[in-house]
Parts: sequence; C-alpha cells; structure tokens
Amino acid sequence: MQLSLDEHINRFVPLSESEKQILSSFTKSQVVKRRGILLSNGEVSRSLYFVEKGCLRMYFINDKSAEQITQFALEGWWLTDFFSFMDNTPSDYFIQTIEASKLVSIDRLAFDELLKAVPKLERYFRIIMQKNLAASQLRTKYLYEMSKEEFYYHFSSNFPEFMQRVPQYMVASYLGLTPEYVSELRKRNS
Amino acid sequence: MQLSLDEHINRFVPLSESEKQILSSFTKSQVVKRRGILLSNGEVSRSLYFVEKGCLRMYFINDKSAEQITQFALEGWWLTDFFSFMDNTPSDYFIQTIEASKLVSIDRLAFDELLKAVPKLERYFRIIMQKNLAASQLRTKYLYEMSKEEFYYHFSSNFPEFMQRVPQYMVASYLGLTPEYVSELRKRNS
DNA sequence: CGGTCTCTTGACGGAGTTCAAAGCTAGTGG
DNA sequence: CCACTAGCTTTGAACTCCGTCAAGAGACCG
Repeated sequence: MQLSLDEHINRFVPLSESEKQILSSFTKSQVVKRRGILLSNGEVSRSLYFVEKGCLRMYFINDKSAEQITQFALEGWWLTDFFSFMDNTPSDYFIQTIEASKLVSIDRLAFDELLKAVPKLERYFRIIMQKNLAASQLRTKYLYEMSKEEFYYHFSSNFPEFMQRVPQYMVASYLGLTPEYVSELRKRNS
Repeated sequence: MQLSLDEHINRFVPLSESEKQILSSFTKSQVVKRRGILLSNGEVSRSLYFVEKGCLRMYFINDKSAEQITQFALEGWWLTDFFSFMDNTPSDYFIQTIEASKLVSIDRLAFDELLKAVPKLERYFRIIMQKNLAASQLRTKYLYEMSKEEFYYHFSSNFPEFMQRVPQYMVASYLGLTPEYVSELRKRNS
C-alpha cells in the first residue's frame, strides 16, 4: 500500500499541474530506513511529515526513562509536534520510523511560503487539521469511557492489520498499559 | 472579559468591511442563559460555536449514567463535536453553557458556503484547527505522563481563575477523577 | 427556611503496575 | 543462509493508586 501526497491532496482540492510543481518545489521526498530518527528530544520540530509508505511513531521519555508513544502515523497521515513546529520551540518528542518508509516533508518556513504561493492548500490543510481534531476528540472519548482492558480489545479488534505491523510493546505504550498487562490480557483471552 | 469574533479573526487574517458583512450574514449571535443546552445526545451537532463571553462544556453520559466532561470552551474558543458536525451523524455528546454566555454559531451548510464566499477564512480556520490540534497533543501528553494526583495539581495551579468559575465536580470529571478523590487531595494538601 | 445540589469522610476492593527472572524471536553480521 | 544476540514477550507475586459505596455536612437558590 502506497499513497502519494498529490493523490491525497487531490481527494480534497484538485490542483493544476503548475500548482503541483510549486508544491514539489517546497517539499522534500525522502526514503528512511527502519528505526530512522526524524526528530530528537530537545530539537525544534522543523518539519511536518506526510507518510506515503511505511509507519512513524512519536514518543517522549517519561520519568521512569521509558518510551511513551503518543501517536502513530500510517500511509496518508501527517505528523509533527505542532507546538514545536508552530512556535519554533524545542520539542520533548522523538519521531521515528517503525518500518522503512517513504515520506514527504515540509519545513516550517516552506510551509508558510507554500500556503502563500498556493492558497488552495489552506483549504486542504484546514480539512486535514479538522479531521485530525475529530479523530483526537474520539480518542479522548475512548480514553475516558473504556477501561484499559476494553481499550486494548477495542483497538486490537478494530485495527488487526496494525497489530501485525507494530510490535506489541509499542501498542501497549500507545494504549497506556504495560507490556506485562497486555501479556496477561492475551493469555486470558486464549 | 469579552472577545468578539471579528476581533479574534482579525488577529490572524484581516477582513475587509464587506467580508465582515458576509461573515455576519452566515453566522448567528445568541445569548444563552446559565445551563442552557445547545446540543443533546442523539442529535446531529449542526453548529460550530464560538464563545464571545461565558463558558461551555461538552460531555457524554457514561455507562454508569454519570456525566463525563471531555472539553470546556472559554472566551475565544470554538467548540463542537467535529465528527457529528462534519459527517452529519448523531452525536453522543451534550453541549451546555456553564454560565450565561454570548455565542456566535455557524451551521454546517453555512460553514461550507461561508468558506466559499470568503476564502481567506480557510486560512483562519486552518490556523484555529492547527492550534487546537497542538493543544490536544499537549493534553494527551499530560494524560500519559502525570498521575491523577499530579494532573489535578498541575491543572489547579495553572488555571486558578478557571477553578473559581467552574464547580469542583466538573473539573474532577474533566480530569477523569472522582469528586471523592479530589476531596481527599484537597484535604491532604491543606 | 426547606430542599436540592455539592463537597467531605472513611472503609473497602480491585484493576492495573512494578519488579525480577526466564523464555522466546527475529534482525544483523559473518 | 545460518547462528548469535539484543530485543521482545511471558510469568507470577506483591503492592498501590484510585474508584465505589454509603452516609453525613454544608451551601446555595427559590
């Protein structure tokens, strides 16, 4: 499965050929190998990443020195630490590829200029951000209404392909539970 | 404290007088008394609300029949259930004023037409959604990194004015803890 | 004042964590 | 393409944070 940025944008706002050219002049395509680091703790998150193929995770190191994952990004998703990206401040996060991945990145300044050069993209990004916000509201609701056990079963039955692609301990971290407890749940359910 | 929508938009994109007129033709201003219901569980969230003055809460009823608050909105914030608003599907949420409030609302269809009529507003809403997303990422990080005790102290020391305006049990609900436990924390800390 | 929200107290229980140690698996380098 | 090893998963016992329940004390509004 693979999804080009052009194709993704086209789902929301059709671009002319010349606009596509401008777009590609402001973006960088890159292929990153498995477990490649795109952002480290303490750096400014200079880029916004679009996943054409592969999978990213964003995480920080908690007070127990463990990696705490807060977001994943699969094909067709954008990812960055938005506070750091917008305000040019150091991030607490790491962003890393889980698999070998094909990405498109836009730097902060290029992002501003791109939006000036192709105002139609304001609409595209407004829609993207709005969808992300909707997803985020739903996730928050799940966090409030489900026990950790329910949350795990909900996630694993709704995203079985994802469970294949990502190590169990990463899913556990994302769901806010310990690998040991996931282990117990799996045993209980088999 | 009061903040008009025009003023808020002007912080991000300056509008001409005629654009302001178009804006006001697509929006509705309303004054709502304390504890007024704007959206009920089962209805489609037809409007996006901007708070000029006052305070809103969004909540759902959980499996124990208790109100679970997921978001507040103070002056200068937009609020809706975005999934319901975008896809025209029934919402699980209630939206209610906590205090008597002055609001501006935009209906879903008017929202689309407004953005067509005043494309500059795509930029305004892109920025708003992006800021909301940043705030949402930060909140998620807090949920992962703090114990409930820490979360409570963090919140009450960072938003003391908010603690004055909103009943304790609502803050407790928003933070995901029981009024009983909040009570214990207050005792412990005095 | 009277009644309905709101907040407090304390005893108890359980979902989920922590720690330590052993067993398994899959990616890398030879 | 195999073997080695670092990384991942499992086990079980002890522990703890925080929710639940029930009951009472304030506080605020009509």
